[in-house]
Amino acid sequence: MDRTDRNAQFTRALMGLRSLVLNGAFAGGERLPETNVAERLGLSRTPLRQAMDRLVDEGLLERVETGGCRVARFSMDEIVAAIELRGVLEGTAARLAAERGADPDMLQAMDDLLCALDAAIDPERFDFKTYVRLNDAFHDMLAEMAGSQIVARECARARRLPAASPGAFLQGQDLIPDFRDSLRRAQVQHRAIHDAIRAREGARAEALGREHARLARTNLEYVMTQAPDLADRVPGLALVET
Amino acid sequence: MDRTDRNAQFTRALMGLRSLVLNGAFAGGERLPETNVAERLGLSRTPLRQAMDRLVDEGLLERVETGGCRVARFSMDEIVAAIELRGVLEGTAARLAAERGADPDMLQAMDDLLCALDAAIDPERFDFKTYVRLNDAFHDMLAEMAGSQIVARECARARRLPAASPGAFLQGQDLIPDFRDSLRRAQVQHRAIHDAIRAREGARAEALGREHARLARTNLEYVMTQAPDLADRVPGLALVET
DNA sequence: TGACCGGAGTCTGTATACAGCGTTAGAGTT
DNA sequence: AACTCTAACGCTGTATACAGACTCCGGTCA
Repeated sequence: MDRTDRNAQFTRALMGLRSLVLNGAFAGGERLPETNVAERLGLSRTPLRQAMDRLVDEGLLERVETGGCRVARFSMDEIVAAIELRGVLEGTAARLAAERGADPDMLQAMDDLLCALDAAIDPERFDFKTYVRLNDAFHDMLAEMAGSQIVARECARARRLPAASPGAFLQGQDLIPDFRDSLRRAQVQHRAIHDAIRAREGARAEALGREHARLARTNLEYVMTQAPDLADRVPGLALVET
Repeated sequence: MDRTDRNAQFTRALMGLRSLVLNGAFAGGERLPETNVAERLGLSRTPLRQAMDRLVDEGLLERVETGGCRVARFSMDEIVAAIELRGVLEGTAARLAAERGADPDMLQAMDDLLCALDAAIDPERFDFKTYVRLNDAFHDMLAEMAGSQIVARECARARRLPAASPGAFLQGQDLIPDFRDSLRRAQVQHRAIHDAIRAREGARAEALGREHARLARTNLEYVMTQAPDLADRVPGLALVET
């Protein structure tokens, strides 16, 4: 039996509330009355409170001195910092993998993934969901390649930071044409990271990991300056105070 | 009213359980029956479960597929990775502080702290608790100096990783004579980090932040190879599988 | 003798009850 | 009309009740 199945109510609360918050169902800074939200999600306060604790931990909600939670608000600087942090952590994972020497099977698996990604970004038969799934898988694998559960966990956490996920600017929408080029650049970096790890070039692997996250920052700046109308469609960007 | 005061039971559960686990009250891998532990701590299951969720998040406990939690076990490699991670994050905080330019008041406050630390490590009137408090304060301040709540939060989290805290090899015991020298080296690094931030030398600040965490690794290796009898006195080290 | 089955007991996940604090609306006063 | 005080309501933190799942032990059958 899956954990997801075991505590089904908690999972439902977590997914549901996160989705509500990220999609801007509540205004930034708005208080979240537990009874109210629990009823809205169709479950009791117990699993909801669990989910809220978790979202506080993820930084999406924040505790109020007087009790309860409210939706967090982020400055643009915080979003940039979150992206930077993801880059630092993924860069570290890449460096550690390179330094210690990655498992050959894993390197092969990553190579397979890269080939699949090559196919996925082919403009002819571009499939959006497939790309996001493969891209996530790549980042998962990169985090695991350091050979440390703790490193993997912290990388995963960084990806959950608001608007810091590699797919934040892709998720839940069709491909924005302006981002097509970014996909190709990302793929070049993916391959470079893979090569650096295989060649055990730690410093290069780390630098590439950091730079790779900067793509998200580029996309962020593009959206904010060039296409602010897209901001609503990027999960979490609704919480950014302008 | 303080949050600590408001949810007193939860705080008590968190502190109490963390302390129990870190001090090896349970064997690594041992299952934690909620009813049992709740009774032992003198509170109900509700705040205890909250605390357990949190400790799972911190990595001290792990979920069991069939339900409930057990005490996590760490390989030495994981402890090393946790320390490395703290170094990477604190290094990043230092770099960001240097790059963006730290608040002069904060730099001054850190300088004051450094002077206090100078006094604290004076062998004549060495006060153990004071040193640990000031050292923690320094790391807090460093994390905050990046000017990002997210960065500060992740640094704080890294310090809670098992045996990765700067004071892990000092806490809850008198000064181990062999570590006295390490305190002086730490202080030299503290000052160097401060200088690098003030001079806006980002790369140097980052490198120093990383190297500073390595002190913990040195201490770890010292304890494990030279003085394994001390291992019991270092919180969390009881959970390391040999 | 060993393996399989069943049932009692234990434990978890979830819902709900309860008490205390915060907040707000409304009446009364200036 | 504005301000104050109070009382009622709402909300949170905590405890507890409950139902289903798992565990473990003993018994039975091959």
